[in-house]
Amino acid sequence: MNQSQLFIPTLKETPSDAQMPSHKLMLRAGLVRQIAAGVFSWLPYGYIMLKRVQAVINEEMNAIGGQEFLLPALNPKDIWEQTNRVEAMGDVMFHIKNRDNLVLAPTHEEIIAYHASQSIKSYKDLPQIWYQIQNKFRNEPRPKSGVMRGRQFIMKDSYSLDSNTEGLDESYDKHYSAYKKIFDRLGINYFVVGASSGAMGGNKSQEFMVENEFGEDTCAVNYESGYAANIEVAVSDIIPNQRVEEELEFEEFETPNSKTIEELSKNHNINIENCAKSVVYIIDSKPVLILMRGTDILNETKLQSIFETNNTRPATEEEIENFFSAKPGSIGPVNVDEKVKIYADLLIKDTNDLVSGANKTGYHFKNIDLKRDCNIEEYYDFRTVLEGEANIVDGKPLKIVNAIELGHIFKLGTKYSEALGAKILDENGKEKPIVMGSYGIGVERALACIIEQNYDDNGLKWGKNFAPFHVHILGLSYNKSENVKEHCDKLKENLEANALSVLLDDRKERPGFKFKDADLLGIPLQITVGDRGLENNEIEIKLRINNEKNKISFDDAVDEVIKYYNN
RNA sequence: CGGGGUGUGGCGCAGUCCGGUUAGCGCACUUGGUUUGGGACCAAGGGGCCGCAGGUUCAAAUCCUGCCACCCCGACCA
Repeated sequence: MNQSQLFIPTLKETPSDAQMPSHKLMLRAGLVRQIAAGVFSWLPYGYIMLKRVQAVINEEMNAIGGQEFLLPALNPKDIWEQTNRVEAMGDVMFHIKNRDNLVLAPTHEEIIAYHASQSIKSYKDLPQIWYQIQNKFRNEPRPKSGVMRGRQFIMKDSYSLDSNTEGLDESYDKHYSAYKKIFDRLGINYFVVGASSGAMGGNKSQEFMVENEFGEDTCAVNYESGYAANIEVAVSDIIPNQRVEEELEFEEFETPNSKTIEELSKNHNINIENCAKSVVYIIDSKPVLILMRGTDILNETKLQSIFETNNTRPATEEEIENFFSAKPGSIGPVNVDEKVKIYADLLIKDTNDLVSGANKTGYHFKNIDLKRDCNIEEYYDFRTVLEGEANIVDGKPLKIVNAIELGHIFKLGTKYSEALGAKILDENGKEKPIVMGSYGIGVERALACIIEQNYDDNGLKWGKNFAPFHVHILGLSYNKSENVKEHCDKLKENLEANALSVLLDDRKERPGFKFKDADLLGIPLQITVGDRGLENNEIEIKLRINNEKNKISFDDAVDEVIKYYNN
């Protein structure tokens, strides 16, 4: 390919809207252009790379028996109503104004289940893995970071259909290993975390994560031990408070200047781990007191999965004063109105030496015995793990990192097949719903992650297993020097004869301009052909990965390139 | 949806507070010339309903009102 014929509008300056390195570089290197918030056009150079990613995904999906579909983005709303997801999706789903019975599909469980319901009738038809690479539409409240979070984006979504949960386990494992192969081949550093299934339904799910400061998820990881979990479900190895032998009556003491746990601990010389804090939440409109170690932070996602609802919020100061007749800072688990249910964190289970608010402004109790003095409904893990805490595998410290969710695999179960009547007859002639799994990869996200992990100040750095072209030939004075032109054309021809793809910079540009553009485009090997070198029959070969330059004989060029790519 | 910010040629910006030459600068673009191994120089050019609508005024990029778009933080995120 001659560069003069390829539309790659590179930018010298970074558009001011971009924050994330991959976003800046995608714009600068002419991969994408933004059309609206969360909506992008893929330009030729970017689309080449996007198709590379898709090809890897296709190969690995086909390798586990996946069959590629192309499902419509326009969906009958009726199908979505059968699973109650028009309501569940709410504002996330795009609706069509002048054709009210259609919606834009944000995902395709329904359509898959619909096709299965029509055509899959027997356990003998299963298992099936159906997938597609196609546009998804989600009315994101706030698109951001370029293609990382868009309103229209390309997703590889696959769905497994099995006759029982054992089959689902197998299909799930196949996807797990296929995903690992895909991300390995793409050269992405990632980790896998157990995740919360959220409103998707189903029981098991894992996310493929990429550590990145701009990531929207938070994870607790220790790479050496292999422990990694979304902060929403992460746990750590912490010694719980123990019951003390001596059983003391709880007693009230005055704490006028201790509104926070730190003040309480300091002013009254109390071990901070014995100071319990009372967090009041309104869960499904009912007040709940969560008692936990004073320094711990309540994890709202854990709270929501424990109570199986998304309808949670912190109580207002006014509500707290209503329920406890005391100001926040002085409330506690003793003598609580019976309308308020009390739950406590596992770390303080059954302890008897806690200090907590007395439900009387400016007073606390000490020697609280949770078994004796309080009416604890149940103990759960409510806390958010913190940086440096011991991981549960080998006790080494956890790191808290931001991460990008690249892929997500779910064991769905029968929610969608039941709703849409996708049923089979099993070996005994008994009717059963198909057991489904659902698996996604953000294709553009994957490309952005590759860029996030492979760039420098001058531009992109594609890995050699994953490059838009194998070689970038920079023909200096290509348009002026017949000698340069001949050598460039010959080299290109020889490389292409060896199945190596070539981008030849044949443009009427000055050398410096071509060098800068080449670094920006990031093709792994740059070969500079100029009159100066050709005097000695030499060309210069540069590895973009480390920017090392070497002069070699023109005649060795093809062999050098082959050697590089075979290595 | 709440908070903050920004809209001026393809890109990056100044000018707006305090209204008043013909709306400016750098990059990019066109033409000519000189150049040519890390984003050249000189000269001459082209390109703007200053986000949109309304208002105030003799006069609006600039002041007022409303709207729209984009970015950031938060909420939300199968």
